[in-house]
Formats: sequence, structure tokens, C-alpha cells
Amino acid sequence: MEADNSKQPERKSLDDRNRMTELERLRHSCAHVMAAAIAKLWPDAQFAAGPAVENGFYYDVELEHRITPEDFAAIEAEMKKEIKANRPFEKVIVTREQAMKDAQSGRLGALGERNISSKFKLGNLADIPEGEAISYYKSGDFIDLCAGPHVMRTGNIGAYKLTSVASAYYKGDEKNPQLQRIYGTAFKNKTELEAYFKMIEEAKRRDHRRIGAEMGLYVIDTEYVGPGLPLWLPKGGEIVEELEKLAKETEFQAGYVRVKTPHIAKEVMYKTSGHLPYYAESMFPPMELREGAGEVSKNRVAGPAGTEEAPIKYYLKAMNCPHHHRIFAAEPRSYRDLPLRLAEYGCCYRYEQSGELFGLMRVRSLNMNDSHIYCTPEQFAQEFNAVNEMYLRYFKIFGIEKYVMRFSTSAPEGMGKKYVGEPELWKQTEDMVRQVLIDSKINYVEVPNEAAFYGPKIDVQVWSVIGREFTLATNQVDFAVPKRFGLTYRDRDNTDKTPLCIHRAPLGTHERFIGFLIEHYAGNFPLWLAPQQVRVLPVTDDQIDYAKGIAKELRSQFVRVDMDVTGDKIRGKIQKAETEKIHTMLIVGGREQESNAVAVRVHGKGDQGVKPRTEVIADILQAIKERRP
RNA sequence: GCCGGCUUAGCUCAGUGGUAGAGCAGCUGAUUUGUAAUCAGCAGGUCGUCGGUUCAAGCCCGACAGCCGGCUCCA
Repeated sequence: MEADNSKQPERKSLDDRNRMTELERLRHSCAHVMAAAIAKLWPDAQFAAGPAVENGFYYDVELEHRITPEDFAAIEAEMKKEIKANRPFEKVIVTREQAMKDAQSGRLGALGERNISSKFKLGNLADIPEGEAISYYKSGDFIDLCAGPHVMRTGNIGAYKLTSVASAYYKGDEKNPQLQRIYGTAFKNKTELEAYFKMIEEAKRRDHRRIGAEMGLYVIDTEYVGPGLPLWLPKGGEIVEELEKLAKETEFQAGYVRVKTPHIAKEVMYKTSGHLPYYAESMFPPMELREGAGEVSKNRVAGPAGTEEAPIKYYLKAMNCPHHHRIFAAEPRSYRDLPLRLAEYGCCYRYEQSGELFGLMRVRSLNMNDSHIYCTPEQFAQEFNAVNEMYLRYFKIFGIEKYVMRFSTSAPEGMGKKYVGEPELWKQTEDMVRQVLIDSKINYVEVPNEAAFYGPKIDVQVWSVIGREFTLATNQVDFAVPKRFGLTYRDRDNTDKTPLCIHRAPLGTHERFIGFLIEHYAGNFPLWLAPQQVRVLPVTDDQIDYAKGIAKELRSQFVRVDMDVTGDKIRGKIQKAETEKIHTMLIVGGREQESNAVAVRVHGKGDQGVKPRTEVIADILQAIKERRP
């Protein structure tokens, strides 16, 4: 079982294994039991790896028979026998020679010898470094190459269930054979197993795709618009507007200036930036125009562009940086102009593979909370730090507590290939970034060999309440592309120098950020963000005029408010407003009208009592203004 | 892109080869109501698309598209 899951390409060390929790041991043991059951039903099954994972375990198997959920009952029945038999898990240390011999005779990951070799186990064996002990774990007749650890006996597996089947490549490599990955989960007892499935149900209810549809936030019209191209409905549009307002205010105060750039650019733009041809397949195919031949010479494109034979290509932009670089280049720059912070909510298009698309979280059109900060090396640390502080400020507003800054750096083997070949600059900027992170005491992990081609980056990983992990935001250093575009500023010493560039997007993209927020809040947005903030509910038609007055007053203060003037009973109106997750309900009956008051009810919090009208309105305005959580 | 599953009314879903159903939403009317659903009526579908098997297909088979679960990928 030993190959790791693809997120961690390195093998787990024996130390790591010994740190496995009791639950992980139990789940890993359950994977063995499942493998034994599958081997009993289909003796020619070839097993690869079967680790414990976050919510359970899986085992990868190659098998002619396509396992479907219909087979689960039969497999679980065999597992039940194993667990009932309460067999011990016996560890056996063997020599490499013995292990090779057994793998060749098909004995590993099997109930007995076979006339086929245990081919994936042979491959796994080759990954075990010289000098590390090689061990089997044996339960009944089932013997598997495995470093363990396990629970003592099969009977310790209290409650389990197979959950799904998917496919996976052997060792996570696309070039390797595709295996069937059978997922299951296991717990100490039935109560915990049931609690887990309850949690899954809750997660489904919070799913942004479900809430997004229920609340009318967005649609993806695959028939007319296309997969991965969300349409913001008016209510989703309100959230977009609020986020942009927040970003614009924050950036204005932080000394940013706003720009606006087109969605397309000529091929030369991306040749110069270096994005072509390396990222061409992640971009939408170009449009070809047969005009503009005269402009070509200064763009360094060979041949008669703009003609029938060599049309000029235009690409939908997949990133905003090149456009911003051209804005930098549009005027001569002095060191006195720096730092120059260009900000834009820019709409980019990325041709994500069809299987990657996922609700709002992974889309093909994305609005980035983008900015490029051009600065001198002396200004770098302060600018970078200010960006980090902006992140933290945002996270506080949204109550995002669980996050990790992932600091991606280069690796010597990629120098000049995956990364621009400037080892000195790499080291320098990586040191600068690391120092800022250390100085600001930010929780971060360093991941070598994951940097962008133009510099190190920090990705902000967050977890939605339902456990999905996402890169929400990104903060990157670029010391290469400004040079490629020939960007310079005139320094104090009257020489031209290339600026450093910080790419940053603390609010990520509208799509992913709002997708995340929907799950984060379960659709119950704070007042300032709520697509619909207030609804006035007259108890009878006699209060309609009074209600209208309140709604009008709120609307004049830019509060998103409406009224329910249907013939429903007040209970019905409340039910409807609660279902629609409207933040504040102002209920007005005869009593309120007489005393110029309103009865306040807050979504999910119930009746807040009757208060004077002016007080309630002032409080609503104040809560919005301070973006109260 | 790869493997598997799914696709029936705006939404959630029922319908195991014999001429399509429910609840909610919608529309119309009645009801004037005090903190999570007032009543009645109406309307709504060439069952994802195309092809095949069959006397007969929502149901069986095939192709394609989209979605879902993973894998791979993510400037």
C-alpha cells in the first residue's frame, strides 16, 4: 500500500507513519479488509495503494470487472465476515529478495499465490529506499506489502461503509495505468459513522451550488452561454457590487489607482510576457483578424501579419498583468512615481478542462480582484507587508479564521526551464518574502518547486466550513516579466532600472470568493453583504402605506429593501422571508403604525422585539456602514 | 482530457416495456390575517439530444452533450 496520494508526492517516512492516529490506523486497516474482500470476489485483482485519507480510506485496484456501487453490498458482506472473525494483523519483516519473490508469484495484495505477478506491489517495492525495513501485514490469508501501522485485530473496525468508486492513475501519474479507486469510510462505532453521514448531509445543504440556485444568486447556462461561464443574477450581482465597493474603498485608502483594460490583446502581448506558448492550452483559442498589417514591425513579429496567409491573432486575456505592464509603459516613469499600484477588477478567461469545472469555484470566466504594484527593491518589503496586512484585514471582516499562507519557491532543477534563469534574483526575492513572513508572524508553510515562472508566490489556502480546501487568494512577486516588457523607471542616479512587480489578489476572484462565502455563511450573509437586506411585512393591507414609507426611507439610504404585499397571513410572509434568507424583517401591524415603531425579526435569530422606527433605521444604516459581521 | 455515475415540469423528486405524476414555485380568485406555509382553481413536459431494438420505449442498446464524484491540471 505504500504509494502516497498524489498531493504528497514524497513517500511517507516511517516516523510519519508511526504518528498515524488511532482512527487513521483503523481506516487503513479497513482498506486491507476491503482489499481482502475484493480479492476473494475477484482473485485476479491487482492492488496498488490503500491509504487512510481525510474522511476515510481508499484502495486502488486494477480489475477487469468494473466495480459499481451495486457491488458494494457483496464486498461489505465479505468484509463483515473478516471483521467478525476478528483476525489479528500480523507484521512480518522480510528481506527485499523475499518480497520481490512474493510479488513475482502474485502473493502480495492477495489471498494466495497466483499465476500473475503483483505488478503494482513490485513497483511500490522499488520505491522503498535501501536500508528501510520491508514489512508485510497479514490478516487471515490476505498478505499485503505494508509498512503499517494497523489496529490489533480486524474486529477493532467498528463501523464502516463503502462510499464511492472513482478512477485514479497509478502513483498519480497520467502516463500510468488507470485504476479503480474504491472509497470507504470507517469509524470506531456506528454512532460516529452515522454522525459522519449526517455531517455529509449538512455539507450538501451548504453547497454553494445548491444555495446559489435556491437564493437566485447565479446560473450557469450551458446551453446558450457555455459551461464555466456563470451569469450573476441580480441578487448575486449585489454581492459582487458590495465586494467591489469594499475593494475599491480599501485600495483607495491604501494608495492604489484604478485602471480599466480590454478583455483581449494581440498575440505579441503573450509572447512577450512569456505566457505563450507554455500556457496556450489554458487559454481560449485565438481569434484571427485579417487587418492591421502595417502595425506589425514594431511588435517584432516576422512575416506579413494581418494578411490572409498570416492573420493577426487576438487572445482573450487569461491574466491582467500584461495589460497593466503596458499601462506602466505608457508614460515615462520616475522613481518618484513609485510605488505605482494599478488596480482593476479585471475579467479573465481561462480554458479550464471540462472535468475541472466546479460550480463557482472553478470557472472559465473570472473577475479578479487584481492589482500590480511596481516598486523599487528598497520599497519591496514595505509594499509586500502592506499587502499581507490587507489580506488579514479582509479575513477579519469575513471572519475567516482557518487559513494558511503557502509560500511557493523555486527549485534548482527547474532553473532556466520551469523558472526564469536568474538564480541570484530568485534567491534575493525569496529571502525578502520569507523575511516579511517571519517578521509579521504570519502562519505559513514553504513549498519548494511550486513558484510561478516569474517569481515566488504566496497562495492563501482556506477551508470552507464543509471542508473544501481552496486557494482563495494569491500574492506573487515578479522580477522577470517587467524586464521582458522592457519596463523601466529613471532612478535618482539618472539611470534606467527595472521595477519589481507584486501581483496580488486578496479577494481572489468574485466567482471563487463568493462561492466560498456562500458556504462559509451557509447563505446567511451579514447585513452589509446580504443580497436582500430588509423586507417590510405589513400585517394587513391597512399598514401598506406605513410600510411603504419605511421602505422608501431605507431605499433613499441605499438599503436593499422590498415589501411583501401578498394576501398571505403574517406567518406565511415570515416563512417566505426566512426561506429566502432575508436578513432583517420589519413587521408592521396596527400597533406599530400607531406608535411609529417596527417589530424587528432577524433571519435565523427570531423576534427581536418592537423598537422605535428611527432607532431601527439608524441601527440598520450603522451595521451596513461598519460592515458588521 | 481520463474513469464511473446521473439527466423526467422553474426547483425537489416518483414513475421496471402498454398513450406522463406529486409537492413547492408560478398565474387567477377568495381570504385581511400578529412572528417559519390561508383556501380553491388554473397552467406547466416531443422524459438532455440523435440513432437503434420492439407491435409498443421515460424505461432496453449505442453515440454525443451537460452535470455529479474522483483523477490529472490550475500563470
